[in-house]
Amino acid sequence: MTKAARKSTEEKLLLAARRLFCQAGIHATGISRILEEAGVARRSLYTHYGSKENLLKAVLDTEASMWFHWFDLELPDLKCSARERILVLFDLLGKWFEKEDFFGCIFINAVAEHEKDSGWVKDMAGAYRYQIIARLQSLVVESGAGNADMVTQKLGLIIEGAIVTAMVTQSSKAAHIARLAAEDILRCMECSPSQAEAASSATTAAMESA
Amino acid sequence: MTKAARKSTEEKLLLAARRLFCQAGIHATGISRILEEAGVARRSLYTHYGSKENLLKAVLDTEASMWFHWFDLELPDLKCSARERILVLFDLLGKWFEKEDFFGCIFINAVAEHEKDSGWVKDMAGAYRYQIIARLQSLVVESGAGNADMVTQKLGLIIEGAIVTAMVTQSSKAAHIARLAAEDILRCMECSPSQAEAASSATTAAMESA
DNA sequence: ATTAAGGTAGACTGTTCGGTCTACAGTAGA
DNA sequence: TCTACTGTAGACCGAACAGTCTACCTTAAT
Repeated sequence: MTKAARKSTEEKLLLAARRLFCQAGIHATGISRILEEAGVARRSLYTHYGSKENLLKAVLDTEASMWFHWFDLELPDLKCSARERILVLFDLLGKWFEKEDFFGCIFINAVAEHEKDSGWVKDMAGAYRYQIIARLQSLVVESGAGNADMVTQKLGLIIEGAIVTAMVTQSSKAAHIARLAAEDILRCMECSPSQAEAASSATTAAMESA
Repeated sequence: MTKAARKSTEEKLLLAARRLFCQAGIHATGISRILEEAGVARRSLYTHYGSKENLLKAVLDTEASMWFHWFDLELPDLKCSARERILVLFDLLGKWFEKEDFFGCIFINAVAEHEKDSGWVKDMAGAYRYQIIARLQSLVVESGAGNADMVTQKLGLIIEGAIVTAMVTQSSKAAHIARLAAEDILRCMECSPSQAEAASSATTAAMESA
């Protein structure tokens, strides 16, 4: 902390764990590999975190904090309309996808490889998602949407789709596609706030034979 | 196969493995648990599949076949417009999400917990996704879209988002939201086939500070 | 100078896992 | 009836894993 600001042991472990958990999977990543990548002794991990599970919790906590920090402090800094700030979200997604160490969202990945009926992973991911959606909704409300709740959910779904698509295809194109889709959503919201509901029931009867 | 049509050993293993891999994760599911659930002897698994990895491959193959079968044979059966068939897709998604044994898409989950730079899991998931997108695209083309490729990618992204959202939230609401979002996409496609591209560059400059 | 904190190195442990092996039972066709 | 096939039951093996322990080093405050 004096002048070189060398990474602390905790930071080194957190960074290595985050990368390996995302790149190779959580269960597939052994403690030894994390230690090797972090350049940290075995004992240090257990004095700081106590277990692999606690390390994962710390990684998820850190990830959530980073996103909330960005959402609450950095995004409001650029003074533009709420609609523009929503779209900037997708450009940020693109920058994230372009990073060489992008391997999907660790929350989604963690849920995917843990028990889905119960457990703290599911709970943490749910809480994280709730908070992200809440922040997204305040942007949507600020942009003056009538049916803000539905628009928010559509946008949230597109964001999640973009993250997973980018993970599977290993390409950042998904962010661009997502942004265009979001623009469609916002355009429909402006033109016809309640028309969407009316048009949705016409074709529902066709699904009976499936 | 005579009249009781009892499940074969392979089927029992495939079903148990599919459910457990999805519900609890692939790495977190031990061989013994699969055998217990399937009611099958340990040796039978290895005579039929040789390894856990091969069993996973078989599960993925089966899953892909089921989707392709549905897409190629059942969907064309209901004689309605291509646009309506696209929307029926989302109703089917809803029925899938409502099942008590829905725990996400096994392809997405498998990618999430395996190496993301290389490996057969990534390859299989990529091939599967490619074939699904191709079928989706033929529907979009049939519906008369000008920029069919972009519309297809938007819809594919929404489908993936719905699947992941349904997995994380353990709710089938995502299918309904996805359908409404898809209707927005299709409406924008009809009204202004090329307008979307023009409007997308206006706010791109705002992201420099991120 | 001494002490205490926090680090490294790496041997060690108990458990669990994927996978193999032996022994045996039911069944159906030659 | 013999044989071949397909299955069960479960002991067993080696490897890998998460986690513990001992011994030692460095650094900074007392």
